[in-house]
Amino acid sequence: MTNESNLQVTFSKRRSGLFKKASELCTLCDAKIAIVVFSPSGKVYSFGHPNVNVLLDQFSERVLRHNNSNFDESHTKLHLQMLNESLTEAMAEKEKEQRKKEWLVQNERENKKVEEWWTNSPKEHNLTQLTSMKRALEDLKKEVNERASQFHHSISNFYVGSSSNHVAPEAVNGGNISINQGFFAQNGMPTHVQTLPFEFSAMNRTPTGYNNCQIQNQEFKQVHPYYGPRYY
Amino acid sequence: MTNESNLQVTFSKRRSGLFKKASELCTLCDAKIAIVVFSPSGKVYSFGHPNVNVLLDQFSERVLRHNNSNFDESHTKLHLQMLNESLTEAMAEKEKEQRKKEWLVQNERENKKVEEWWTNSPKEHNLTQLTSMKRALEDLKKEVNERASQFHHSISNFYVGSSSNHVAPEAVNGGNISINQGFFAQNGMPTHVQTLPFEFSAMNRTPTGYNNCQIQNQEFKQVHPYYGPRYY
DNA sequence: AACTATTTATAAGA
DNA sequence: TTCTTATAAATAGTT
Repeated sequence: MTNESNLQVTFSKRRSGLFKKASELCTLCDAKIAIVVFSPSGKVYSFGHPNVNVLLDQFSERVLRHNNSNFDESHTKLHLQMLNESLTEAMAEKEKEQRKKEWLVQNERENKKVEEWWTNSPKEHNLTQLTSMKRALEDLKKEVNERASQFHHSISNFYVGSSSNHVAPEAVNGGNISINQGFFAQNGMPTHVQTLPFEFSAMNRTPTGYNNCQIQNQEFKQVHPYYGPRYY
Repeated sequence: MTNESNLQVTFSKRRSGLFKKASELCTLCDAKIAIVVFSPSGKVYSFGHPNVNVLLDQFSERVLRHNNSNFDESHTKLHLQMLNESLTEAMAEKEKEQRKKEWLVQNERENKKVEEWWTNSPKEHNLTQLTSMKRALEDLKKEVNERASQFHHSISNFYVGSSSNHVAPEAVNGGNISINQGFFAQNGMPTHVQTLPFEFSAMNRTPTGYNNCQIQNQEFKQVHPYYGPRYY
């Protein structure tokens, strides 16, 4: 990956690709899929067929049931799944620690005293050392940043649109607060959504599962002919 | 698609493909992704990096906030509660980091060579240099602290919990799997620390985001060589 | 499960 | 951005 803006492009492309794959899986195998993607900058993109929130609700319910009932037949499966998620997380953690260790070991191999690195000028460090050091510090910084953005997002404006699908308007819910009632609450689509009707005619409807939101976080365009399947 | 069982195979293959794409997106672009897939037969498969449930919670939280914007009192309380929990967690995390560094410094003080701290072999060390290192680490720690109090301050208008709760040490997990039982366990790097590096090699690690559960609904296998990239 | 002919995705370039 | 293209990767069908 060359530079920073290329990464943005790649992110966009691959996100599209991911959603497309999901869409294909939906139509081809009659699966139901919900995807939530958080970009590094904190924007949220979602895909859902037939509907993000409904699916997440179902998923949550299963987890809830797991927590509240020992009789549920899916108990064991879900428990294992959750254990494995924990395990995955723990392994990631451990690997991070291992990298710290490797850094320390590396330092020794280079016959450099660890305790000298901050007193020396950068010139005096060899590249390996600097790289390792940078990585270690970036890990820490990243961790802090993640926390920061968590808080920030929690307290800042809700700017993210997401969810809904093209197939049919969602049923109109009452005004009740349901945990997974989506952004596009059906009376929603307020001012900023006004442009939507012009973007989506019957002709260029969004494929299965795509969110239609053009605003901020969820642009979607009908796949251009050149971007579609090519036959040689 | 030929017959019924082929569809099953295709579903499996494509689900793997989807998860792989997601994994790539995670590592390549530093995104956070949660995927939930319901098979036609009702089985549930999930992908999450760093963690399905956390991401879905964050998503739901945003939806909640948006839907209730300014009016619902109980929502606010709920949200505050969640904020509070996040804060507690973050503080614990930060605390852990500090302890890691303190432990490192302590080790240095005891004249152990850094690169062999896990074997507890005493070696020579230069005290002056250690002092410098300690200072450097303390600076880092200070930075972390500053940022932390920044966060704290930024949400202090809403924060209702006692500030003491964040200091609480991690609960000691009795079970087998402890999410944050890292390499740098706080209670003093006991026996198992030595074995960890050998248990988790980077070579046979599960790729980013995959659940490791081999059971029923969440099988994952390291991509087989034959299924990997092919070069003609 | 393994293989491979094709189709598809995509990184980089225009 | 949009479009193009060479190359890498995914996958449907076959063994």
